[in-house]
Amino acid sequence: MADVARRAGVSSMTVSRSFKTPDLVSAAVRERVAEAARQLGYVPNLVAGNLASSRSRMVGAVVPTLANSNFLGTLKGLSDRLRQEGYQLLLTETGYDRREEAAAVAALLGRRPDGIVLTGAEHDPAVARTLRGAQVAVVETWDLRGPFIDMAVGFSHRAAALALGRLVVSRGYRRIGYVDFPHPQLRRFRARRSGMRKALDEAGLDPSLVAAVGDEGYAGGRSGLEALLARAPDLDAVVCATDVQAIGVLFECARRGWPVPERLGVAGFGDFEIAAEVPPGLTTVRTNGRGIGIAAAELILGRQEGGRTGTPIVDLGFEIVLRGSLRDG
Amino acid sequence: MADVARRAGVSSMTVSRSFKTPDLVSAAVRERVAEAARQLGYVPNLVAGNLASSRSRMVGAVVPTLANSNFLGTLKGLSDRLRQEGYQLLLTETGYDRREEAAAVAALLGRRPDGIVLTGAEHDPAVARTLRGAQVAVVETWDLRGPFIDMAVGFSHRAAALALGRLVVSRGYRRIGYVDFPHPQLRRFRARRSGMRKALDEAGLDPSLVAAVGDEGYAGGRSGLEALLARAPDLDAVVCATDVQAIGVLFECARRGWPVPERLGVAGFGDFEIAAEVPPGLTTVRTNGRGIGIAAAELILGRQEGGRTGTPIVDLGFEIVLRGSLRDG
DNA sequence: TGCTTCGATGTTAGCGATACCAGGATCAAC
DNA sequence: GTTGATCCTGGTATCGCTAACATCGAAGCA
Repeated sequence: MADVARRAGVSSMTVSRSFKTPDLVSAAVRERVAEAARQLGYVPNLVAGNLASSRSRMVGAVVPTLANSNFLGTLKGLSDRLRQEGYQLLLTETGYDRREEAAAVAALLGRRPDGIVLTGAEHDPAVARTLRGAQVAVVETWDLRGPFIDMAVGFSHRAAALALGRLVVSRGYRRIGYVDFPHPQLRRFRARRSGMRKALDEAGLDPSLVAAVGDEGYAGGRSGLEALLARAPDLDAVVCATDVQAIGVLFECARRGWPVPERLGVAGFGDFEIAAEVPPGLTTVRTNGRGIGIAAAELILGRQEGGRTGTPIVDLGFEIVLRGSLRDG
Repeated sequence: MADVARRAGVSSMTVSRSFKTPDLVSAAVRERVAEAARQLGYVPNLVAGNLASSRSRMVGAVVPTLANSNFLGTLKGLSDRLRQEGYQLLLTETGYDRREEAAAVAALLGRRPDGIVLTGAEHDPAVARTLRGAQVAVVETWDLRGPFIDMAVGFSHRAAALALGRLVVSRGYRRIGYVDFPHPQLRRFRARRSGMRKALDEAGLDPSLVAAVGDEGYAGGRSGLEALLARAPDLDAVVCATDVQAIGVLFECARRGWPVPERLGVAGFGDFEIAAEVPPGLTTVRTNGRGIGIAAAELILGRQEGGRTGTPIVDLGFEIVLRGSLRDG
């Protein structure tokens, strides 16, 4: 930077200003500085800048896994919105492991990010304590059950499952099974199951047809379907905890030559891209993952101006998407 | 840090050492420092450390899009391997936009990462120049056609498509169409098409049945199939530039009631998770995206020790995966 | 003309760590 | 007892930038 200053015949402070706050510098000087910088191939060192200003313009994102299209939308929304403001994303994957998450958060904190976005898992109390003490904006996403460390964006998984369950019931299905993914650290799956159960209870239907599978992928749907059929051969609909499982069920039906929705109604959760494409179309809950990411970015950006405090909790809601995998009325 | 030092009754230099190089500090002192740090909730400021040591233990990753499961595997491999060594990932998405990519690289460089991984796109000459001048380890991934900025990991898309094409021919298909995704910045799709063409030429088959679609998703497969059928109603096989397109073709066949592989053979590229699950199973090219990420990490880590220079180019190869979407011999 | 006001630039002092060089114990060997 | 090697610890000078304040000339205004 000193070299640029010398070459442009100004002080280094002016160089700094002409990059960070160009409108405080006269046009002529700004031009000379830009020219000198170009000639020297100068790239401002943000590390030094961060240290001096104690603002990093970085946001840490902690996700359990990248394999899940769910979180991808959120990550994308977050990244897009942050990039618009010149922020960058520091990404860490934890693999649903609490120990890893704690380590990841500690490592992130060392870089003094301006915010941290936690996605889709329950946290170790130690993590919560560390974060609370760290004076950093924290947004928890997807789940909307507190208590929260700081801020949160998401929607009610229970309400969504309830609405979906009611829809299935209203279409005349009576022997409805549920394929669950009971991961101990993912309370949103508990919430979905609870909503589903309520819908069945309301309708006076048997709520006990639940298959707990350890796989949120296609294979989980297949094995869940098999388990349910073993207990209730007259099963007429299956709701799955995730779209991917539901697609797995659809594939298994295709393999068996079972027509959907006539022999079996199917519904999922998430509205992944494939839900609209797979024949006959998967009825599901659309969850605005991207919106969650954008909202999380807004919350963090809002904190930067030293502005609002308090604990914003944003509920982005959901939407039921009707497709061919459920029969009409 | 000074507080920790005072509380532990040592100099700040010793505190620094007991975090960075614990074996240079006596056990007693290390213990006291750790205790003091715990009591004070001290988290070392890596920003300051980076500035002083001019090593950041961060790696920048530039991907065109997160929507593509291709790159996810690479990102995951990269992130996993780097995390093992205590490195963190700075993620930027560019949306296949060269301008964005240039901006992203410049912004990344400002943070002085120890390495940069570029994924799956051609680069602006200005970007290449900037990177070359920046004294940073650069790895380009997926494509293996030079010239490279620095290092590269990938495989030959042409060889893979050629092998796949030969397989389709060997199974007795004669009217073979290709669904292409001719993105101007993605030369790997050109390479795939060229390999395919060679396979057909070799066999004396008509290589002109190519549908260029502007969508690498399911809809691209569907519309590609329709375009091919319009030109060749006797089409008996379709190879797609990506698995997702191929799945789109399979779905369209299901919709039409066409049996696969009897009425139509189908093959894709990528071996995404769904390829194994969709009935009757998609024959495709497995590409070890995760391995690419891991190898990229290794290359960057190798550079850190001031070790090897030169230009390692790593070819990870590919594998043809046979599934039910092609008939036997 | 003399005063304030304001916009553009310069000066100084850190930000919180590490690199590098010294210094003081301790210990084995002669 | 002296020497030299080894181990641990401390002092000092940066790393490259920005916050905060100081400065200075050119307007603006009575």
